[in-house]
Amino acid sequence: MRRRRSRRDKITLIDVARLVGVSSITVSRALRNPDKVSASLREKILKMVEELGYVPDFAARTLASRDSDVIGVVLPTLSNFALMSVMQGIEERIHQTHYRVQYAYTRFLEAAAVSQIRLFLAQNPAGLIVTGLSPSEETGAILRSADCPVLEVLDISEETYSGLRVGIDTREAARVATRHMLERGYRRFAMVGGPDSRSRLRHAGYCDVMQAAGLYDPVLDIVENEATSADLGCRLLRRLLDRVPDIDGAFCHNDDVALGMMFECRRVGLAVPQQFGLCGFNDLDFAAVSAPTLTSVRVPRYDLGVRAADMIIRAIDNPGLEPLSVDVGFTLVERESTLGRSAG
Amino acid sequence: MRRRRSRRDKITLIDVARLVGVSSITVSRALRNPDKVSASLREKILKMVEELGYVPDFAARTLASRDSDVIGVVLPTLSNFALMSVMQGIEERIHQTHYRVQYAYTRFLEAAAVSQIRLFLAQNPAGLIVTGLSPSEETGAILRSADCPVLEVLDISEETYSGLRVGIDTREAARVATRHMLERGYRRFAMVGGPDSRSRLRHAGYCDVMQAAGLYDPVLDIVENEATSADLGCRLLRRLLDRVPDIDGAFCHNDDVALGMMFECRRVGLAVPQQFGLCGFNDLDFAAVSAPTLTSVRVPRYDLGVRAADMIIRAIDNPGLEPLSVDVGFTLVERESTLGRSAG
DNA sequence: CTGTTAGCGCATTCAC
DNA sequence: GTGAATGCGCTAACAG
Repeated sequence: MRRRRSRRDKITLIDVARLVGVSSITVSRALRNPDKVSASLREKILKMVEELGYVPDFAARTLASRDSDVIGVVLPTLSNFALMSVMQGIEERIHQTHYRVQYAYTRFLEAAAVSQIRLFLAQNPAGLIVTGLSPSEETGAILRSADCPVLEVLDISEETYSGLRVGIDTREAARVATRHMLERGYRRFAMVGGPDSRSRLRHAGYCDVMQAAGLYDPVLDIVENEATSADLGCRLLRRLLDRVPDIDGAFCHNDDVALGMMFECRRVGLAVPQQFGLCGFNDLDFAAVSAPTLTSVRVPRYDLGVRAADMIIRAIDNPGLEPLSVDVGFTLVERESTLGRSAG
Repeated sequence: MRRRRSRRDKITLIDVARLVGVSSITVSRALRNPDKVSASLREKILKMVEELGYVPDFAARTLASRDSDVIGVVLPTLSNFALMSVMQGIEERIHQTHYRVQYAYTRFLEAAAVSQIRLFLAQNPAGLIVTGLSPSEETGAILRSADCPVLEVLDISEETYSGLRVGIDTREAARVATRHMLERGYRRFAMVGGPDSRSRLRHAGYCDVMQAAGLYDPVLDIVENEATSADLGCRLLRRLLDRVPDIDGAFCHNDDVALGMMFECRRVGLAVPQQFGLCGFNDLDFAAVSAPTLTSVRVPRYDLGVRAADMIIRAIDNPGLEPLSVDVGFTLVERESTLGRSAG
């Protein structure tokens, strides 16, 4: 049941060429390599292009050049606030170039990731940006075998495929946050994470510090299989209070979970930060203005996206580039929610 | 500075064809129109495709068939939670088909919207989904002239180009929310909106009701030019209290703004809902669990996305389809934040 | 600096 | 039900 295009008089290179009185390849060059065409011709051509409203056919271009000008971005999901800012940064930077961004979603499924990456690679992308991949034999091998530069974004504390990477040391960020809570006097605080690879790293960082302090207790180490949400934070707090009566705080893998906990604390009459310390992750916009304000780990997500785009473009232009791992750093933003048990 | 592909032995239809002992067109058919190939051949071909890991070349396919299997989605921005859910719904539905989704962002710029739409149309998309467009001569004309079905998503209270539409009556939603606040006894509540077209409609709905009640006051009718955020809500509340000392509530065009106001109310010692009524929009996940819980207008965003995808696919398959406008409806979810001046 | 020739990988059209 | 010829619109490689 395929529709028939009315094939309205599509304007092609040849139309432009004919009207200017040159060959089509010259028009092509005027558009793609302007410096290879004399100024006068170039001017005439561009004017005609403008006049006719000529728009290049990407498919034809890709087919002919074996080069698609597409930078593929593989994401685990659409509904992730942290990733959205990164994507915005990527878009912003790539928007200034002749490259185009194209997305694929894996829904956190390893198998989907593999097939999406394969699909991208089969279309000869100019470059590939991947996020949220767990290190695995299969993805690693595919990525290493890619014909185009591949950049991994977000975490740099684990090796996935040993190429270009930009992000933060997630595990260390978790260590810093955990240490902070210890310093503020909390002893029995939970760590709430998810099933994804970055959460795994946050758990690892939490364990590192808690075990060293002799305070690790598996009952506090929570892996949730659902997407982060304030609602989840609510439910979790109730569950935790039930199972661990002497709990005195939580380190959440996303601020929205912490937000939910904060609200639930209020409802059950638990004072934050005096009775319950709360630390989030991502420094979402409400963290700075909540009451109390929320301690969180800030990652320069937008800049990270711009940086990522920068790196992939550079790699595309310089095929011989060395593997490179860029750490954009994080900041623990200390706010009221972890002021400590003796807070005013 | 273009890289040279190592042109690794890309597997083509011809490779598959040769190995099976048929012509390439038969392989093509086995893949695209399975019923036009005998069962036995089809089976052999598909097995070989699998074995070789053949992946079709979209560019070649598009060029040859003048049909790209791409459904273009034009969005104002990446960082909009409401749109995100809609996109998820779209992805979910289209994922089950042979179509692919491709995005373009306009950054709320009319000019960008026009050029993005032009760009899409020049690539022969199978269909186009647009959101957040203001009704304008130019976009309307382009959309009407498109060779493919075009679907407008989100609001159906205004005409933009008179084709397929699915969404809610935003203006009516604003009316319902405004009436609700009046019924609960609030008289001097602000309406906070943005510069986009849906916000404009919310303002209009608010005006409709407030003017009819003889309570409209322009000082309460606020158009903000920055993206919604909790932080904005905070600042706005302070500004409002300053300028309108007798203010008794706010209807915000997004829940995050209401959230910020809620926090700021707490800080300045204003009781919600007794002294200040608060109504949001979009029913984001925290609205149901905040303290107090937040009254909001719920729009079935995910389903809306699925529905949108459904509609565009149907329109693609049935070229002669009539213009159609589907109202998915909204719900005012009444919660604690508008319980009224005499609450609890 | 410009043109000619050829072909990217696939699907349409018409044969058989 | 299957195949042969042809061309989609553009650009690479070479020529001039």
